[in-house]
Amino acid sequence: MTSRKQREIIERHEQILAKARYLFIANGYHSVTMDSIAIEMEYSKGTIYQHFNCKECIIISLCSRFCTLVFELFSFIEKEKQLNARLQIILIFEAFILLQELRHDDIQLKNLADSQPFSTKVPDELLNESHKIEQRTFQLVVDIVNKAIDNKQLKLKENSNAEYIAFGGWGLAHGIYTLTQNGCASAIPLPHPKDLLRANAQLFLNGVGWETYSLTDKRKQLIANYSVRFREIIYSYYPSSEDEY
Amino acid sequence: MTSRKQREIIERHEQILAKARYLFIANGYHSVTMDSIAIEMEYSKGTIYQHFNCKECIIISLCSRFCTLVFELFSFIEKEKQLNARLQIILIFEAFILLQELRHDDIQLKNLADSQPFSTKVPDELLNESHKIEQRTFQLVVDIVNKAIDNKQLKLKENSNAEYIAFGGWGLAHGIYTLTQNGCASAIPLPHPKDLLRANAQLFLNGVGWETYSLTDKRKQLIANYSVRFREIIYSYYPSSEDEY
DNA sequence: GTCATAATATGACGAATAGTCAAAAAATGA
DNA sequence: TCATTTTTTGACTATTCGTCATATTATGAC
Repeated sequence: MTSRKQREIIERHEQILAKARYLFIANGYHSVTMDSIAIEMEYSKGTIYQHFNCKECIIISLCSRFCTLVFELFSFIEKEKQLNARLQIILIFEAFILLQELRHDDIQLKNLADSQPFSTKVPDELLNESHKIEQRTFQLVVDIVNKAIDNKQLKLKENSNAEYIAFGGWGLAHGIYTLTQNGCASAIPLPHPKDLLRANAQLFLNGVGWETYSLTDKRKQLIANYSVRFREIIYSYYPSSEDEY
Repeated sequence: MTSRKQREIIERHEQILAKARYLFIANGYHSVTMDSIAIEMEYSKGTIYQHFNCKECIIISLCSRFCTLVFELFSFIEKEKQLNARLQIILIFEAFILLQELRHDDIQLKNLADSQPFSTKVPDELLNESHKIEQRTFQLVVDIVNKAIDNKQLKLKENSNAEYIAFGGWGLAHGIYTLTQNGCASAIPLPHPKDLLRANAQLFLNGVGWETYSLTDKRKQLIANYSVRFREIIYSYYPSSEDEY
């Protein structure tokens, strides 16, 4: 099925992604040229182009990877069926906060990839790849919300449903993160983004009609334990070559 | 004070911005070259560079302008002191929704400008210009929230204050908008972004402890009247040259 | 009106870099 | 061993940003 040749090609594909990611993060998107990636790979530019049709395609592929990491984290949480649904949502926010802390640069790449000049240049099938993963990730959250609705733990308000709530939470997390990255927010004296997000997430969940879930010391400890696990998943995710920085 | 010469220069500065905006919106950022802007202006490239040090600088200047429009809209709302504070916040969300509808392309430019490759290339003083405007805009919202707190209309929950709430609302609006623009969201069956935002905004405001404000028909009419005014402000904002498209 | 000087505009040019492709090198297996 | 296929290479083209010496225009003193 997979010959030595094929395996070599796949492996090189991974290597290009890993080295390119390293370069993008270390030097910024515009400073990285296809030549510099080729030099770093010790292959010629033509060979790089056999793997990726364009520079943007590399970024998009990196984003697919990142989206998969997010999916795996959220999926891990969703599978812990014994947990209170609200706690699961809190854990999702915590995983998101951890990603901001540990994979800040990958989120930046993702945001860059979502900007207009990118989507126009990359083949649709490559774009769809990460969209599909994100869709599945979204569905996971919707499933948790639905579980809470079934449990009567979440009493829907007017003009609301599981998708609305899942999307609102996603938007809240995404928006707060993005804004705190922008220069304008840095000029406003604000607490740490993670405190902003934690506080607003709780208020939001209360607002949508979700039964409150007081954070006792025991529960805080539980969250901390899960965070350790999340951290492991995140660290295990990218190939070791990226430890260079 | 301002000689004919100076006025001519300022006027041309505006013209460049207007024509560049038109080109960026019509053709997308990457398809617009400095040469094409020069041709559109019927001036040479060198003259364009006397006004703007780089291509990115033009975008950033356009964003400053857009931020000023947002400030003026919000400022208009904040000055309507006789209004219920929660209604003011609702109007701010409505103004934001209207901007999404009418000035979608400018928001896209703003998001592009906030991406990493831009901020690194543009002189700090130019960046600070729009940041200062955004800061003032944020402050307007904080002021409205504080008014509600003073009125006892908003009872703060634990781990919350006016800045947290203002930032949460901003993040919610920004995040929901951005996500619905991304391809992934387009693959998820979702209601119109404005319905998503309206619903989540109300839930969020309830969540932060803000006294509910039921939308009677009379109040809905009031909001609609204000929206007409917002529309006028938005339309009046950009020079007539942009009517070309 | 003329002319020296200052201000402004021009577009050819250099530099950087994405992406191509014909030719070279390597691998394959008859 | 060598003809054929596959893979790699890097010189080359095309594009475009940004510069700057030169050309053009405006000014205002005489």
